[in-house]
Amino acid sequence: MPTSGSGVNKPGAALGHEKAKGRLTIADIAREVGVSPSAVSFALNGRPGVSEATRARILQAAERMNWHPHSAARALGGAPAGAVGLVLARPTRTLGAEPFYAQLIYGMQSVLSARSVALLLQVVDDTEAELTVYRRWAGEQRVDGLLIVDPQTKDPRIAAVAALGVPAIVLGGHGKHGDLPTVWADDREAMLETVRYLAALGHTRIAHVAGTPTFQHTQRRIRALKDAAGQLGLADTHSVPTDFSDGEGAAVTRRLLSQPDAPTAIVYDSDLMAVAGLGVATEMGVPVPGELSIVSFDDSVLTRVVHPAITALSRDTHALGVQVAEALLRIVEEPGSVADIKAATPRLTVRESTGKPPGVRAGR
Amino acid sequence: MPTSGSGVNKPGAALGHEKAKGRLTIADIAREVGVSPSAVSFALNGRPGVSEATRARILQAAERMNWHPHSAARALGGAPAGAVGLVLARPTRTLGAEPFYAQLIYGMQSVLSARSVALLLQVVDDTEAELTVYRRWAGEQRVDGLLIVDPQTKDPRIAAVAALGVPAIVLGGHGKHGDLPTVWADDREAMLETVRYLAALGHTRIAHVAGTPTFQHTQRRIRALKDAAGQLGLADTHSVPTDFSDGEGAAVTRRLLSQPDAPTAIVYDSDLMAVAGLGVATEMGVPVPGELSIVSFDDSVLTRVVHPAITALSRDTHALGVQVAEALLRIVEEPGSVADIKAATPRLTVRESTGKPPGVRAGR
DNA sequence: ACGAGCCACTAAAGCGCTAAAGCAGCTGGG
DNA sequence: CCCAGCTGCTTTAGCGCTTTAGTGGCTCGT
Repeated sequence: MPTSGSGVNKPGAALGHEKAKGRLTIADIAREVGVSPSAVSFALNGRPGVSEATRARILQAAERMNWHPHSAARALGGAPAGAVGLVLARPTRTLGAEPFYAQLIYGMQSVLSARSVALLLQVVDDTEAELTVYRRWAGEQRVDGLLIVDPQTKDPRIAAVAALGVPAIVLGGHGKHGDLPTVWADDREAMLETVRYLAALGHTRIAHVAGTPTFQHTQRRIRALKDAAGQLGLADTHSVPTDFSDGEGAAVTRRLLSQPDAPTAIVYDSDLMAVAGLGVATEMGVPVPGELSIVSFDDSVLTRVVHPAITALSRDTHALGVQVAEALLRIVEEPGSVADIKAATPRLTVRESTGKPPGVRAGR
Repeated sequence: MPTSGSGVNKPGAALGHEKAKGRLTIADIAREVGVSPSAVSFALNGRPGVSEATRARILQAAERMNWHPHSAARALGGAPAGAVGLVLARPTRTLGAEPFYAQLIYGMQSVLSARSVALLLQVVDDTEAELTVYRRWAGEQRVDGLLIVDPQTKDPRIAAVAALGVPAIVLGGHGKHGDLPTVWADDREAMLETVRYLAALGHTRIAHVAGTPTFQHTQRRIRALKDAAGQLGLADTHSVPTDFSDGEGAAVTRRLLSQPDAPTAIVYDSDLMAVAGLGVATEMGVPVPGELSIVSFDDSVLTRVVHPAITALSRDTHALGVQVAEALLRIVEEPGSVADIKAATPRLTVRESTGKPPGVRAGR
């Protein structure tokens, strides 16, 4: 639609090539329609005070002139900032390779962008820096809500964020985070299912290449493994902590497989580490699943793309993102309105990387 | 909450559980120090108009009271929004698995967060939606600059963004994008190097599993392959377009390897597809690099984590992010101050997935 | 027939900050 | 000794929007 010469433009020069100085404001719309700015504001915000006829004319004009509210002006009046914040503080570099956050963000977006809420993303080195970002964002009123990921045992962020008064959701915690509600998955049940499955196949020597042990979810998994081992009478299971990096995943695998009583099954806390582990096994000539079964505690393309495809605990991370974003928006609108939410428990997707341990025959 | 009959207003009720109303403002600091708000503003912004002594007292008070400027208020006055925007419009789902963007973002952050510039991230389905986001952000004055990724042949975004008047940098284009400067890598040279390397090993049937052919960088690679084939007299090379997904990467590989004259080397346009291709080859019993050499046109943990590790064109994506962010900030501060920037050319990192084609002996 | 009440709107104040203009008190050149 | 010209502030205005308080004109109930 070519810009018709009349009405629409600001009293600018010849061609609209220059909009430079004059931002389009509701005053312009008001002038165009012939009402006061406040009438325009009423109309645009769908509140009473203008006749339907006028409202329609105003909305039309705004549309035609391609007007958008100046977010800062709105926010200044006390309106929400229209953004939520996410800070990632993994000891990075590895971060790029883990599909988890990317998928999560993608899921969140499907909710956020539908409501025109922006996502502020910041990647930092450590928790200290993370807190600084929170404080700044809160002070600057840049965000209406925060998503806190990877809760730790004595997490300083919980109290700090609560003190800032910014609504927040914790992802992956369970119980006792001050007043912040959490969206969590039942890692425990997932781990139990996995161990039961491996035990049923005949495995007794099961290793667990865990993530960062300060993370709550990692701890839950470690504890669950121990409990399962107790229940099932598996004497030879243990968890080895790592920093979630492919490097440590590979190194630990190499070490485990070199031992005299090497495990016959390894559960990895992330898909990346599982793939790295598979690489090491292949390189060492250990057949998978012939002599070693591999399970990943996180699922993504990675596990499907390698050969053999890796048995994994899968959950719909995209859906998780949706859930988290919805909870976040809800708590922003009405603080205290959200209780802890239990997300779907990861379910074991059996692929080609798991089988009976060596020495166990079909007939038992 | 029952409305208590008496003193309904301000004088906070029982518990100070309510800090709600009173945001900390420069007026508070002014009162504390005993000067006017503008004196405080001057002091905090390091501009003349206050004595050093007063300035110090003000800064101290601000620090002590833990004050932060209200970003909206600043922005209203015409100050920059303090944020840059990035919209990702890949036909997603796959997106999560590609380390490229995650690494890029991480690199950008190291520049942005040092300057306290926020990153607005949005993931959308298609270019149309992407344009909508740009228009909204521009209208709302939410961002000071934009990064446009994956430029296409006749990219509608270039003109649209230029018209919006928002400073922007294009990543991965080269030449002719209106007035928007670009940061680009020499895909052509990289492809030439790769083909030369493969040809030197003795390969003549080289396939190229390309990305989305509407992307400029994909086209450059396709053209480079054709040129290289011409120069080196390789009759049997060709590029197969895909959507960058692991699924298509795998499917195309399967198809290629089933042909009578199967290629002896395949170059993949992304690491994820390369890994998928390796998986297919393994599954089909085609030894790598014995009968098939594999090269990835993008490097990341993925290529190193699998076995055999994949020969790849590596570049420092983190550094690229740094470069991009710096260019973006520069162009925000001084529009027109940035010319096209050539990033480092990806260099071939030879790993285990490439070797002589079958039938070629050491002595030739 | 007159004030109460409503409607559709306008006028004005204010959000927190910056920027321009104003204004005391001092200095120093003529 | 007077005033231009500082210095170090304060006052005022305004960014674009929402919101509260009006304000005319109208209808209506008694």
